Amino acid sequence: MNRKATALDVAKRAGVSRSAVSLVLNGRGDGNVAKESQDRIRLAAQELNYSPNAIALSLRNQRSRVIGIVSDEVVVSPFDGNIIGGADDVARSRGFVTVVMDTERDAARDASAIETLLDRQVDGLMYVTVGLKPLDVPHGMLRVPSVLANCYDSSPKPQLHHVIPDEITGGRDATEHLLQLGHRDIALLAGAEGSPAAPLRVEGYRDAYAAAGLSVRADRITMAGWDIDAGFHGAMKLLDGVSPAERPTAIMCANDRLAIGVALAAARLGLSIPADLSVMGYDDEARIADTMVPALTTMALPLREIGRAAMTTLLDTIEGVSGRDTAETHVETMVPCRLVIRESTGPAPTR
Amino acid sequence: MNRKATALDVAKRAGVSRSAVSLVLNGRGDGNVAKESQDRIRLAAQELNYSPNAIALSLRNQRSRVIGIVSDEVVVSPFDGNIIGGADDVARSRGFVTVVMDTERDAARDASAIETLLDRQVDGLMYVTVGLKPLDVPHGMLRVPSVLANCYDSSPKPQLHHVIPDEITGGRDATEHLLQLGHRDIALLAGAEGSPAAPLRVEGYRDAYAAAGLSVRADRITMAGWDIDAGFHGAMKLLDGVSPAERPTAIMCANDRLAIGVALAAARLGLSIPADLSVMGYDDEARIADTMVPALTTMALPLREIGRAAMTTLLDTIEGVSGRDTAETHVETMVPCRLVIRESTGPAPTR
DNA sequence: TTGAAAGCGGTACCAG
DNA sequence: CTGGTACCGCTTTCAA
Repeated sequence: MNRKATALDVAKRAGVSRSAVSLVLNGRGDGNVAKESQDRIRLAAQELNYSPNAIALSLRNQRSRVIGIVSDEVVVSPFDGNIIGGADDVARSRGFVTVVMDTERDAARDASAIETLLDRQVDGLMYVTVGLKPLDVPHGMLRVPSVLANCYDSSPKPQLHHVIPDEITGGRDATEHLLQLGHRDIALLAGAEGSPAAPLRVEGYRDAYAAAGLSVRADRITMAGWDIDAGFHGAMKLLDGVSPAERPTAIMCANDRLAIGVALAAARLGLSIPADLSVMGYDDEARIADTMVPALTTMALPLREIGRAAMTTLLDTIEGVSGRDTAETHVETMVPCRLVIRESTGPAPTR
Repeated sequence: MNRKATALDVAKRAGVSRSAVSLVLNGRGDGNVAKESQDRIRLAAQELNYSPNAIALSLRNQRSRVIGIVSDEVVVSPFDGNIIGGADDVARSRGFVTVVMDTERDAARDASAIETLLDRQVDGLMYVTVGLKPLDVPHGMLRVPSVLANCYDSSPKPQLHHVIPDEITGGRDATEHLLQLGHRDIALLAGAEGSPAAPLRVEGYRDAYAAAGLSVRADRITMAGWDIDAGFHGAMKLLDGVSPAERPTAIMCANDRLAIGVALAAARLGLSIPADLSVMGYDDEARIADTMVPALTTMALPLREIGRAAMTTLLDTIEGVSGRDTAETHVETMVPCRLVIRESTGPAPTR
């Protein structure tokens, strides 16, 4: 556990001054330091396994090349971690590192996490949420370049750029997939009342119906919740004891977990998927949708893309790429969802 | 985005020197600084919203009160995030902050993540994995106090303390729960071959059988994998077309997702849970086990406890609490799993 | 081409 | 009780 080598150590060993070391190791040696001194310095640095002290660097330069990511609960929850994965990808490729702090849905911790990060000279901040939601933007985020991923500034005069999935189109495309398969009676298990994503997906569903010149039956839309049991009970209500002619031929779910519940209900009722009933999920949760039996057709949330896009705009503003007008006028980026067709959807049964 | 107030700003405003500010704000004012100067200083600090620059502090003190958490994939995967949640709980309660870096299962990124953290003067390091596994400990971890959570040093001469769940006891307790319900023919869907957790859970299962004076049927144990489809197909093999007398009366799964597959298969075969078949999960995944239909009896992984225990021993060694002999001699902490009884298990059917 | 010195924001020591 | 000063490790300017 002995101390790391400093620039001074390198200088001594190479028989030069600290400044020379700094110049050479930062590529500004040529024209300033003798060729052979340069070699000795580089050699010494290597032998001592020297790397500059990041803390001292930050103090000196007033910037750290680290981006702080704070999230409401993406670390502890099973969802949406890939937003951070995508963000980290682009950060690393541009020579930044990310550190994440999770506040476990405790808004009181937001401010302190951001303060901590700011105190450590992060060059930028990104806030990531589990699930699309409005955010009461912590004040500190306005002190450095910042961006919102999967959430948006809920204040009357939004200040921060945000990137979110295009839920309306997602809902529409999902519905259209079913429509194209000939389904005309598609029930929608639409998630929970409070969530911002839920009504958008419903809107997409309505749009698709309208575009097809069909009218939607109000009783086909249920705000069921987000979990397996909600899917199960919702499906039972739709299917149990109702004649084939009265049944919806497809159930579209607002997430994959609901779809599991639906599958459980269908199996219990002796209905086969997709022959008797098509089922769609939403999210494309890893190791859920792809491993379901039958494998679940679903609308994939573009998690990594959201993270990438958010980090890209953030770094662009930090590094002053192109015009700032881009950043000013374009405060929202919508990333399209992606239809993933697997085995749980098929042609509507003829009757 | 104007600069933050520094100690000098406070000093000027209070009409004293920087040193006085430092003393007062660190509680060493009494006996060194005049009462009324103290008041002026505190007032000025408050008015300027002063807080010391963490970077400068770290540079000066050679320590930062931050703990770096690096993980193979707990941020991006849906699993085990609560280990970090638990760790963070105790860190915060002891005045430390944690920052996490996820390397997305890319071992090459481990070293660089740790180097980054070390360069930023973290006072300690914790490595967390998704799922119990041996770890090729990155060299840098030996340069500061470090601990392993959910993984263990795979080298011949382990150096780091690790905390892991007690999988053998978990497997045994799960099996005993079923035995106590009168089951005598319990099939085990045992996870994947390669995982270290799988054989331990099997060992627990065997232990329980042995303790009950029963012998296990080799063909009742299948290394199925970890996902829904594996559970489904495993269950079909066990149940489809076999007479009630030949069927296992319970299926114990190595995780909750397998149990979903089993439930799907059972429903398809018209078997009711738990009347005809008891099903157990393992892990107690949030919003999976508790929302299954029927709600899943399972063996809960003590995620938060693991995180807490790991962080506690780490901070104890950093702060030099009690004897270091504890740290030296006791390189493993095992945390018990917790049986969670819900509705998917019941008395063995009489036949 | 080189090295000395200032300064980033603190803390702690030491004369006064 | 107080203010001046050295130092943490680095970069950058400036004079030699």
